[in-house]
Amino acid sequence: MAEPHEEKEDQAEAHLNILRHSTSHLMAQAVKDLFPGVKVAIGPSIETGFYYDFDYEPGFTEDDFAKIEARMTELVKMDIPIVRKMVKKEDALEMFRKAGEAYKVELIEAIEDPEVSLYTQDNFTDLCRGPHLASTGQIGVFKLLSVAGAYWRGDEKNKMLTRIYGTAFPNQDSLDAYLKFVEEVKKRDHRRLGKELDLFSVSDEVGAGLVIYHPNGALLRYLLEDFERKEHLKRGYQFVVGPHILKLDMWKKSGHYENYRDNMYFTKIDDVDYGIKPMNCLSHIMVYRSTIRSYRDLPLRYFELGTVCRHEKSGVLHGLLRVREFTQDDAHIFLRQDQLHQEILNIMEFVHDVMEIFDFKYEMEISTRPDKYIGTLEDWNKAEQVLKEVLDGQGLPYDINEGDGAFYGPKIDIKLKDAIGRKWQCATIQCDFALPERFDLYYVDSDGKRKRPVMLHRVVLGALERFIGVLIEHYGGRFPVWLSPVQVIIMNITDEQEPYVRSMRDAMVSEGLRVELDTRNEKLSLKIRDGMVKKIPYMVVVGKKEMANETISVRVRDGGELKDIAVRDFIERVKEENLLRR
RNA sequence: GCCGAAGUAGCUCAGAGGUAGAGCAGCUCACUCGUAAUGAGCAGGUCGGGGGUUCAAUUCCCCCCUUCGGCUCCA
Repeated sequence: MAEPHEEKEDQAEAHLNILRHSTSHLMAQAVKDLFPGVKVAIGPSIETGFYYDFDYEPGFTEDDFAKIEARMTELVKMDIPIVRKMVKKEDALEMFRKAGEAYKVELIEAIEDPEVSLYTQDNFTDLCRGPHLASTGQIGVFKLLSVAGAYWRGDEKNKMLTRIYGTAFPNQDSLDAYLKFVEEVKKRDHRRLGKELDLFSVSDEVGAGLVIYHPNGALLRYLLEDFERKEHLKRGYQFVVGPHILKLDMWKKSGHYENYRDNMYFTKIDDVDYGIKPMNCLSHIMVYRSTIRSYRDLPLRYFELGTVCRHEKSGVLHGLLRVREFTQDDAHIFLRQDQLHQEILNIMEFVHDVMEIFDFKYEMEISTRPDKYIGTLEDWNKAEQVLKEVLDGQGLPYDINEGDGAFYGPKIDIKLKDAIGRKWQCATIQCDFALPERFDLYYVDSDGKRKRPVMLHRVVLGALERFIGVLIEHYGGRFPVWLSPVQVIIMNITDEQEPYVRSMRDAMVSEGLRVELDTRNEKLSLKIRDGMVKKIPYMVVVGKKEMANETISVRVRDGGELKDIAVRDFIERVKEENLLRR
C-alpha cells in the first residue's frame, strides 16, 4: 500500500501527465492549422514534457516555434472543449483513411478492441486512449524545446518523421524551476567540466570517439585503476593481460565474426587477417586452456583492465559516455554449475560495496532467453533460475526484461543512479554457455570425467571512460578527496613565504598527498577564486603568521575553515581520507 | 547510419560579399597584497577542410570532417 503522501504525489504526477498529453494534442492542432498537409503520428507525455511526431515534407525548424506557440496560445484562449467519443473500429478507420492519416490507420489496425476512443477539440480529432483535460483553457504554461528526427515506430527501417519536443507545467513558477534545473544539469555536463577542469579532450585530428586524457584526467583514471586492482586482488581475482589484435580465425571460432563483425575493426599482417578486440574474453579463454584444469581449481577469476575498440555509429558518440576505444574492468570467471549461485552472489556483493563507496544507488534487471539463442534449454532455465534466486535471496527488487539476454546466456544489468537521479548502465553480469562449448573448455571432475565449465563475463565499473564521465556529473566535478587529482593547493600571501611553502609542498608530496602550489604574485582572493573554480578540496593559506607558528589556515572547498592547524595534523587528516576513500 | 542545428583567438562569444572584434586566459611591467577576479601595456586568427560562383568569399552554393539535440544501437 502506498503511503498517503505518496498517493498525493502520484496524483500530482498523473495530473501533470494529463496536462502534458493535452498540450501535445494542442500542439498537433496548432501545427495542423498552420501547416496544411502535415500528417500526425504519435504524441505522448514523457518525463520531461511531451512530444509529437509529424510527417511533413519540408520538416520543421526551431524558427517555426514562435508561430506554433502563438497559435497554441490562441487555442488556449478559445477554451475549446476536449470531447471523448467511443466509435467502432471500422468507422474510425474510415474516418482517418479519408483524412489521409496513414499513421493513425496503422495504429488502429493494430488495436484488437472493437471500439476505439477519439478525442476531438474543434477541427482536430485524434486517436487516443486519454485521459485528457476537459478543455484547452485548462492547459497551463508550455514551451517548445527542440526538433529531432525520429523513426516511425522507433524502427530505423521506417520513414523518419519530425519530432517536436516541448514541456508544460501548471504554472510559470514550475516551468521556470524546471528550466533552471536544466541549466544546473548543463553545468554538470562532463564534457563542459572535462574542459573546465582540464581532464580530457577529444580531437577531430585524432579521430571521433577517441579520448585523450590530460594530466588530471589521467591521474583520476589512475586512481580508479589502482582502486580496481586492489579490490580485485582482495576478492580472489588474478591479473591477466592479452593482446589487442588476435587472428581473425579466433573471432570466427568464437562467433564474434558472425555476430559482431559490424562493430569490429580489422587489419592484415604479412597477409594474415587479424581483428582488433572488441571484447577481452578470448585471451582469458586461452589462459584457461593453457593447461589441464581440475574441479578443485575452480572458480578461476581472470581480471584485466582490457582496452577494446568498437565501431560505434558516428551519431551515437557522446563525450566519455559513448566512445570507440575504451577500457573495461573486465573479468571472466570459469566455474562449475554448482558454484554459479555463490559466485554471482560474490559479484553482487562486490558491486554493492563499490556502489556504496561512490555513493550511487542502483537498480537491477534480469534479461532472459531471446528467441535466437544457443545452448540447451535446460542450461538456460537453470541459469535464469540462479540469477533470480540470488536477487531474491538479497531481498532486492529487480525488473525482468523478457527475451533481452545475450544470445549466449542470460544476464543481470545494474543501472546506477547518480546524484540527480539519472540512470546509467555500468555493471553487468552475463552467463555464457557458448564460448566454453566453442573452445571446448573442460575441467576434470571428481569422478575423473571431463566436464564443461560455465563462464561468467562481468564488469563492475563497466568502461572506465563511461564511469569517469558519470562520476564527473555525479559529483559535479567536486570529487571526494581520495579521487581528487589535486587535493591541496598551497598559497602564499607574499614573496616572503615562497621558499617556506615550497618545502611544505615537498613534505606533503612525500607523504603521498597530491599538492599544487600557487606562488603567483597575486592577491589571495584571486588565488582562492582560482582554487574554487578548479574545485580543489583544500586551499592552504600561508602568511606571515602561519610561517611563524608553523601552522596553516585551510579553506575547505565544501564549506568551513581549519584555522591555524598544525601541518602534521593536516597531512594525517588527508592521509586518512585517502585510506577511507572519502 | 538517419533527421535537424552549429563550427570565428587557448576558452566563451559578437560580426559582415571588400581579406576580422570583445571578455577571460597568456606574456611584460607596476603593486607585496589575508579567503571568489589590482591596474596598465603587448601579443594572439589560412573565420573546421576541400571544391565552385564572383573583380573580390570567412560571408553565397556543393561535398567532406567534427560537435550539439534527437532516433536507432550500446560499456
